[in-house]
Amino acid sequence: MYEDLKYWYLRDHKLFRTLSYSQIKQLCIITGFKKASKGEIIYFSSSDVPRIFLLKKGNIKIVSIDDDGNETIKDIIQKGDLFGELTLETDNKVEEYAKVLSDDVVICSFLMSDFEDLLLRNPTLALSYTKFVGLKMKRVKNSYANLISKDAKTRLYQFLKDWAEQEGVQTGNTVTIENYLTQNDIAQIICTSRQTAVQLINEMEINQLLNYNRKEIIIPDITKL
Amino acid sequence: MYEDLKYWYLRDHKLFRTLSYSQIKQLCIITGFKKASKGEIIYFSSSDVPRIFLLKKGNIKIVSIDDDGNETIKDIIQKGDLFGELTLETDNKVEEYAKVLSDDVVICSFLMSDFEDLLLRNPTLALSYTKFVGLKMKRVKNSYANLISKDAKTRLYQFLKDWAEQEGVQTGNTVTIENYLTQNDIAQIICTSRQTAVQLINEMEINQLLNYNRKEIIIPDITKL
DNA sequence: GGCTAAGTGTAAATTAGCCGACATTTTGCT
DNA sequence: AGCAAAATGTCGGCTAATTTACACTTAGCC
Repeated sequence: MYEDLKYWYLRDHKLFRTLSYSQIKQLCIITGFKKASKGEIIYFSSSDVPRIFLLKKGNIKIVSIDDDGNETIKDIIQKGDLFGELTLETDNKVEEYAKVLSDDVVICSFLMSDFEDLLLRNPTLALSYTKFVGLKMKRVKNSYANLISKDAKTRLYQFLKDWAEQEGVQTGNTVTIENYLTQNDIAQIICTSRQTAVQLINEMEINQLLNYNRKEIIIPDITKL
Repeated sequence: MYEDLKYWYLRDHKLFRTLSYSQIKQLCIITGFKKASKGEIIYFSSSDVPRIFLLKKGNIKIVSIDDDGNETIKDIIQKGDLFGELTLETDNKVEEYAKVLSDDVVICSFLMSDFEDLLLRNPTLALSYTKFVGLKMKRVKNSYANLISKDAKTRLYQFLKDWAEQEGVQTGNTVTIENYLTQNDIAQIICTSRQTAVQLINEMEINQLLNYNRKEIIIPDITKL
């Protein structure tokens, strides 16, 4: 029964849908079934054996600290996303941690070595996985290209559009997004100062493009963004 | 004899070193053995069948043009690098082309579909390739992180350090780099205006950190960067 | 309920670096 | 050799956005 549960947890991810029950069982040394609640910090780099994680519920942000002590948001992980050492290479240079944004999260994980074994035995999965990593890379490239060539305003608009598309609930042209980010988070994601972000958000509210509060963000007409 | 040549061209790349002769022969529909000289522009996206390319000799830059008509340098490809649709996903949205920087280049290519078949039959290669793509992603992330959090000066220094490490010839603490980039190229790579880049380079020359000309860049003491 | 910390709002001073404009130098071509 | 085009060098004005600084509001906790 417990085994079955683990099976389904993985099966849920589109990457693993092609695998048979027995193939997934191979991976099912899903040792960690972790639950955590808002604000908690989860260390996963350099901690112990290299793992790949799957976020089953909630939202977390991946934060890294550079040499000067500056916090940078590396990634926002949403329900269903894989994270951790996706490149299958451990590097313990970078100090990263995850912070829980939503009320609670469920994370499961498996060992990188187990995953590698599985890839070796399932070329089709290996190919899918390569494409998956490739897609991630493409996304990263794209978002960075935005960061570099556009100004803060455009970046905010783009970010909101992306967020709305990924997680927003649309009724007509109105999109409602559950807001689990602070303005500071948003500022960091679009790489600007908090103050600039606030100014832009308020400006959007004045122009009736947005309805912002701590719980949710309502975009009255997504086509106007 | 001709077949053998192709074989060695691929064999040279560390990714393919584990493969046997017959395995590589599978890939050896290396249709394109392209030669080109300085300034030439090579289109490879959207052109015909999706391919993966291997630069055997010389240097090229990958340039993309965005909606506003702005040129952006996406990547600098050096001898031995793979490029093209490394993610194994064709997207014909982006308009990209390659421009030859060195006096002459030799490029060979193989079909993406052939490569996929090979990956499916060689799990070990598939795993290596996945790690290879992962490493690429890590590099991309790193360089972008630099672009965003540091100022133009730091970015230039970092770029020079990286370049020196990759291609420089070191004698003692002195590093000499063959300079196949224009100042405009450098400016674009570190994401600043040409004018700012020039100012910084000249400033470095005054401080004796650098010796710049169109043919080569000499860094008298790499540890001082 | 009241206190503290985190989050939000606003404004002014300061600055990095973009942009336009132009002069000079070098390269490649016929 | 001579010309055009590309590459390099230099200068201020301009502006977006960071920084500093402070007041207000909300959330969470004892």
